[in-house]
Amino acid sequence: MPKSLSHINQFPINELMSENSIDCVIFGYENQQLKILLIKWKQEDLWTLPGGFIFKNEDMDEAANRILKERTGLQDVFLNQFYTFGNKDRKQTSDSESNRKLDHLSKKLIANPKIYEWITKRFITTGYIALLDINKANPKPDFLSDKCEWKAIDELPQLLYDHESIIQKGLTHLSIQLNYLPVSMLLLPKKFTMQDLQKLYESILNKKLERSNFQRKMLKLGIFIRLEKQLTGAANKAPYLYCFDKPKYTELIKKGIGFTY
Amino acid sequence: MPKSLSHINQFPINELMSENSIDCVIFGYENQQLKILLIKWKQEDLWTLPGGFIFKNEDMDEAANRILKERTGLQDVFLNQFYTFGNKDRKQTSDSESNRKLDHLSKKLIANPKIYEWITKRFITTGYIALLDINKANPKPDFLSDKCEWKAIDELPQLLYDHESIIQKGLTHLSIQLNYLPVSMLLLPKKFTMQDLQKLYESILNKKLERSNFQRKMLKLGIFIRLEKQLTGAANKAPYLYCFDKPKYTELIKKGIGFTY
DNA sequence: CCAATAGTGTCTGTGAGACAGTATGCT
DNA sequence: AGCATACTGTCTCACAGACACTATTGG
Repeated sequence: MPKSLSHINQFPINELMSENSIDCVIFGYENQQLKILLIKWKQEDLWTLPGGFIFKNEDMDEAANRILKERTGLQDVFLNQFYTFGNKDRKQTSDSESNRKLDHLSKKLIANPKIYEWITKRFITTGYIALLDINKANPKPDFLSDKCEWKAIDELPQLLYDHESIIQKGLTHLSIQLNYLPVSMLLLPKKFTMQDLQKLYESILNKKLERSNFQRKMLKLGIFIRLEKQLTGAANKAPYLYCFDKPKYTELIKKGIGFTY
Repeated sequence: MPKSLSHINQFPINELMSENSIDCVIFGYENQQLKILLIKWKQEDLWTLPGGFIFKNEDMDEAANRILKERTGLQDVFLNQFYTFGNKDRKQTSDSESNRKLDHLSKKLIANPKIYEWITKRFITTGYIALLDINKANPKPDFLSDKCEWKAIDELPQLLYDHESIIQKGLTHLSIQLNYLPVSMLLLPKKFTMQDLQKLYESILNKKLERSNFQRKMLKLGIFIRLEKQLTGAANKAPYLYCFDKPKYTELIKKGIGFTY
């Protein structure tokens, strides 16, 4: 597998690089909010999903893992393809102002006109979702960006290209697969309350759930271990902390949690 | 949109063609069997899915529609992307004998060595499922094949490349989406019996269903219109024919049939 | 009559959703 | 005590699954 590239001038056009790219919707969970890792272009307020190109002699899944590692420092992260985006105008942002800024900035940052031409053409891109513990990630910008940031799902900035619809599709995929993927185990910290869990579900399903029924149904699954209470200092009963019974959880996920919402 | 190509020597390598392809899992239903349209290479007993290449200035969905039309003569067919296959060895068939045959045959059929090299390299391919009325299709072989045939899902021949896993994934996608896609309306003929419908469901879900409960639950959906009886000549009660109440069916599909199996 | 399949009715268990009631931690 | 939130119990309705029963067709 080729090494990663550290500068734009190293791009081996028409040689090692295929005409396919990958974009990652990297999910994390913090302060009872579902978040996505976004990248900001240098100088301007232009945001995109972390992504990269696929080498010709590289498996697509390999490429996704490489890109994720470059951007978060993490290996062996849960990573799952969900859709491929191939509209011929997918690099046009709906907002024309952003388009202008991006065009101007690209020309400035990418001196070599051949590389500029290559990098700005239509790429067919495949979307992957990643699920990880937000505390373990150590985001690093790439050579065209100066900042990585976790953004709450309902407070996203305007995004370039078709990246907004990629996120939407990724979210839909996540909600559909919720019963078959270990989403909550991967996103929540080791210890969590039922409220944390419920808020996570509500974020993903974009829907309020009834508190008491949620708790009863969840506990009935038999995949949680009740720990000590968490005293919050508030004038009310303290919630229990829970952790996952990992073997049982893994077992259950295989046949599907069978949860209805 | 570019016109379709009628001969291998017309391939405009590195000019109009991207390095992406499309493979279609085209579903039909006949004699109470779920079938897939397959293509046979010239001379040898080598089978593949119908597919083709994506032009650089073409939407991916456009390309899929074009390819489907080239192969079946049909337009405005239900067509739905399900997964993208990008392993670097995906053009290797697990059966080495088939590999040898294919290699030999390719060299014979594709005279130009540059085109041979181009066409045999790794393409990232996106799988689409198509759902159509088997009686309306008029399959046509492409320039490397001499036969198209509908094959029952449980009697498939050995397939080249990774096409078997593409079919598997397509079938899985179909079964998962069964409550949200108008599968039975697209695959069944206008008039059908409950047994036809049940066999279709059983093929897709790969699972036997209980006859009387299936019927009751289906009829309760209120999306069928009961027609005359179908006298079969057998010594038993004749089944009713049904057709879909299309407006109600379409309405129901939007929110999901909510059928459990 | 019988055999075979179509279609309907009934029972049971499970579980979702609504909501009432109890427990607990802090002021 | 009083308040707020956590947790538990109970009721109802819907429906899946099992299976018995009736209807129809032709031998």
